[in-house]
Amino acid sequence: MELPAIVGGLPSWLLTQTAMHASRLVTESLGEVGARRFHYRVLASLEQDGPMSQAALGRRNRIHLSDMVATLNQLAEEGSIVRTPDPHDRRRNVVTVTARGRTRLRKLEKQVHQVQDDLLAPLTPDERTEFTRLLVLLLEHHHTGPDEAMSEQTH
Amino acid sequence: MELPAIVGGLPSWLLTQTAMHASRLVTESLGEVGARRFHYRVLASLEQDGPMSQAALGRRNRIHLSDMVATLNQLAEEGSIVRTPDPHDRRRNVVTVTARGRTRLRKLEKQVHQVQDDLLAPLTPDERTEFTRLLVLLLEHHHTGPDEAMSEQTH
DNA sequence: CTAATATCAGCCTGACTGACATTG
DNA sequence: CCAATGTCAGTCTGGCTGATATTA
Repeated sequence: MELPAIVGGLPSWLLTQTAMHASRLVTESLGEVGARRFHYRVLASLEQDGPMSQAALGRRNRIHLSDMVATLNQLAEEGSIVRTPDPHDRRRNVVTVTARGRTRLRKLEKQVHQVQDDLLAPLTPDERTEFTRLLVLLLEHHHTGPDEAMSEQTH
Repeated sequence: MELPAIVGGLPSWLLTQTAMHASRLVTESLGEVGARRFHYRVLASLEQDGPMSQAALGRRNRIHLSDMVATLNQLAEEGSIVRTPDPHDRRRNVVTVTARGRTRLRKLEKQVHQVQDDLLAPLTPDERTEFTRLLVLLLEHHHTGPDEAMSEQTH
């Protein structure tokens, strides 16, 4: 059975449908090791960019502050991160990955990278690159969000 | 501020983020005229493929039966569709677009097509075509869903 | 005074599940 | 008896809002 042609050719619909599959694949794959999507994002971001405040983490990964709190609670509980008060700005918690968090991240990375392969399975390497490039173009264009609120480093 | 490189290059993440923008654009645009996303999908599908049962509509548009019920209630209330019992199979309702539903659809179409343009704004015509093509490839590959349940026409 | 940070409680949408009655 | 249909009630997730206390 085919999709109705009208909606089937509609980029917005194709996009949301495909994203749903991707989302499910990632969620299931991370679920196998007891993790959520936010966990990977936060740990990866921390390892790459170093310790930072909860607000900065949220801006960088497009995670709401309120969700950030819950996520960090979970990551702290499993010992993957620690919160320490920032001596320069006592409103802030500086979030740092622990050694345990790093080994945890290795595991999540494995799962996530596997999923990228499943997700893009029908595409050739060139098509994968092109697909990713187009997504970046779209995302950069539509990022009207909290990017204007910069300077979380400039205290 | 840029996105973290690790997650920023991750197709699954780019995809879900972009889809969120698309989803929001469509929802807002249809919201301006008091419609929901399902309304457009159902009306468009009915006009293109003709009257059919609620279950068939759901399969074709990937809408759950339970959500279908609510959607059709809304569309019936505004007079865009009618449900009539199927004489050949008394379990079924045959859903038909009304004249009013067609003029309604014209309005929704206008909104939705406008959004496609906003969504794909940063892409050239060729890139848009390619992007759509790749999405179709991905979607066709991952459509393990209710497509196996065919033969809603073969009564 | 205004703004940012962290926390908590709760909302809304969308996809989905389970139960049920009716008909094939 | 089993399968499909339509309906209803309700769950779970994710993105988001609002209120509050603290500090810049």
